[in-house]
Amino acid sequence: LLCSTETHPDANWIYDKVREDLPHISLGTVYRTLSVLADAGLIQELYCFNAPQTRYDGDISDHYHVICTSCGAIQDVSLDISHELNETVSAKTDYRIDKRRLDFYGICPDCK
Amino acid sequence: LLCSTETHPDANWIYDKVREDLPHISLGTVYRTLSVLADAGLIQELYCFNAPQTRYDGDISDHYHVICTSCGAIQDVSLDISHELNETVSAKTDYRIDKRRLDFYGICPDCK
DNA sequence: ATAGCTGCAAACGGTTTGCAAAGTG
DNA sequence: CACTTTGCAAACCGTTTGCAGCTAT
Repeated sequence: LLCSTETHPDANWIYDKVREDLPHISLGTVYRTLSVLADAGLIQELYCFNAPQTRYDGDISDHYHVICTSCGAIQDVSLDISHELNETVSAKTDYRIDKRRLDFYGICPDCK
Repeated sequence: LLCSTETHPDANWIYDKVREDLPHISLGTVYRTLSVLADAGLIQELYCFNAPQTRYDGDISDHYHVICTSCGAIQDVSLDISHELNETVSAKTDYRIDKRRLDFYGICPDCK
């Protein structure tokens, strides 16, 4: 379901959709399953500034997000940013860098 | 207090520190004050992957963060990343971009 | 006097969890 | 028959809020 949607939905949206096929599934099971998938690296959890809910992304390829601070829409952007940036940061801070995250916040075309 | 610390603390840490001077202040007031400061653009709220609490940063200059996924430490990194990136994203997505956020996740020297 | 702040405690809401029942092989 | 998964509802916990009293002007 997650891989076939581009809206980066939250747990409740997923719960509603899944119930169309599995009417008796519980929200707890949805959270447990999402957590298993995320631990396995098959999906991504996205936390955003402007909303308390976790959003989920079935696309685990290297890409970034543009988030509308008005309606909460999240859209993918692919940008060519050197992986060397991680090494630069690692050299500057002495941290071992495992991943990075780059988000852009603004107003989407519809909300403009 | 926030401007004089580099640890990017959460609300409870701030609450404890402030109570050393103002023993009767409530946690609600701390949250309300942080919210006012953030709305005024004088401090920054930081949400992280690995912990549920909001962290706060008194440094509002353009800089990025390295976050230890083991102990939760947050450290500043300054990197020279072109502001034009925002325009590139804006052109690609048709969003109006107001701000961006870049975080690096990894393991800090102490936890290594 | 009047407007805004504050402490307090209760409410809120997204997420997690304990447990008994159901499923699996 | 042991092991895992599930639904359900309650618990959790960081944060917000309603309200009565306090503060400041």
